[in-house]
Amino acid sequence: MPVEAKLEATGRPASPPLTERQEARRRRILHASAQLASRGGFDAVQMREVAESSQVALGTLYRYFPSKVHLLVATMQDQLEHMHGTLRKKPPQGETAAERVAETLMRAFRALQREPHLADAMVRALTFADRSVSPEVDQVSRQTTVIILDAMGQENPTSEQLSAVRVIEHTWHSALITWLSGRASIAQVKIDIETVCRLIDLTAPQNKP
Amino acid sequence: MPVEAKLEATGRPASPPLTERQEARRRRILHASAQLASRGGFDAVQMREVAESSQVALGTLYRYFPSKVHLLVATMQDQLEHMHGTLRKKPPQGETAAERVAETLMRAFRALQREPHLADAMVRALTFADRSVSPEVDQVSRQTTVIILDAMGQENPTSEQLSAVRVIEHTWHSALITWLSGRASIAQVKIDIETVCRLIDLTAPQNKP
DNA sequence: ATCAAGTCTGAAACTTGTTCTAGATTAGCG
DNA sequence: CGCTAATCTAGAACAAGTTTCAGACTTGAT
Repeated sequence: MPVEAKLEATGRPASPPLTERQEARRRRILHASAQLASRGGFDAVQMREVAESSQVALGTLYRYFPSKVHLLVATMQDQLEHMHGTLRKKPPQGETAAERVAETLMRAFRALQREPHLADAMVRALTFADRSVSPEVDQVSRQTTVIILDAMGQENPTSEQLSAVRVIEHTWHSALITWLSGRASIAQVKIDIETVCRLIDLTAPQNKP
Repeated sequence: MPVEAKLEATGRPASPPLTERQEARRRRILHASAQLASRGGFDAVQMREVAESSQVALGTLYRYFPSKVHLLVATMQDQLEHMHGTLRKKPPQGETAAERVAETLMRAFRALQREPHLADAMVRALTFADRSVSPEVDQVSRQTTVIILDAMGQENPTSEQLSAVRVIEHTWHSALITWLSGRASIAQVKIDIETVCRLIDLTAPQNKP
């Protein structure tokens, strides 16, 4: 295994290891970002304000996160790690894999509901991201996949199931957006999530070995 | 029925009817928008350039389309109308509703592939749109729904089927984004579309009466 | 044809993301 | 400690979306 490919536990590439002060700066920036986002969503996260709140020069902010979208996607990675930890503690109770996944996603959904502006900022950044942010967005996607597979309780998913999981992720993001922009109710999101989760049972090789 | 609620054939609200010159301006603007988008995607659609290309003052451009996102979403409405017309001419051949829908979407997908920059601009605008663009985004969504229902050949869909259609739309948008940002191959998009389309048969009350 | 109201133009100004620069600070090393 | 390279800071500068405004032009009604 080539040394360059090593990853930290977080799955982020471990390029140059940060000093303590740098790690602290990075945390301050992410914290400021999340805080501003919680207040007013995507637009409220203004780079100058983030820099000021986190006691860092604008140029430094851009050295850590090369664009506003990078910053917000990193913020999302951060929040996702939190959420994965929280979800892990109380595994879903459903009988079927579909039920468990739907339950997990709705739980995540309710968590986002508590900070709708933050959710707005993160999701808008995620879908607005262009090619230059692909690695980071991909990382978020992988993290989401892990959460879903966890809920399924599936160790070795078939490629069919992986496709179903991707579709569920698509639906999850897109449904989130329609809710955030006020075009769908929570009830509707719930129905759509439950609908798409049926795909899981449909693609299961057998219900339980 | 209140007069104010009247809609044109296009489904757009018929607020104040435009004069001929105004209609011409509007077309010039949309044309310039599509042309610039085809060249370089979202970033290449610069409001000053659109104004110049369409021989209209910047202020006028903003009177017609209150933001860049509004403009691009309107551009998408325009293109969708085209596409619906084109698709109508050659109805899909599949046996099942699921096959027909998948075929239609993949056909639309290949059309977008021919102008990837334009697709990029439109889709990014669509998902980046905030509440202030909801009516227009909703209109795009309705138009997409009509295309899918057309492909299904379903006159009176059940609410279950409508949910399946919404999930398909979610998947369609989101898959498009992952493809546009280089995170998924066309083959993968095809698989995902086919996967999600299975939901249609799953939710069909009976295959054919 | 004329007038009032509404529309269009051109240009400047403002906002916020992003880049650049010169000098101060810090980290790692001999 | 003292050096060097890398990093950080403050602030100016630039780019593109958006707003504003005074004056010219159109439109519709009388």
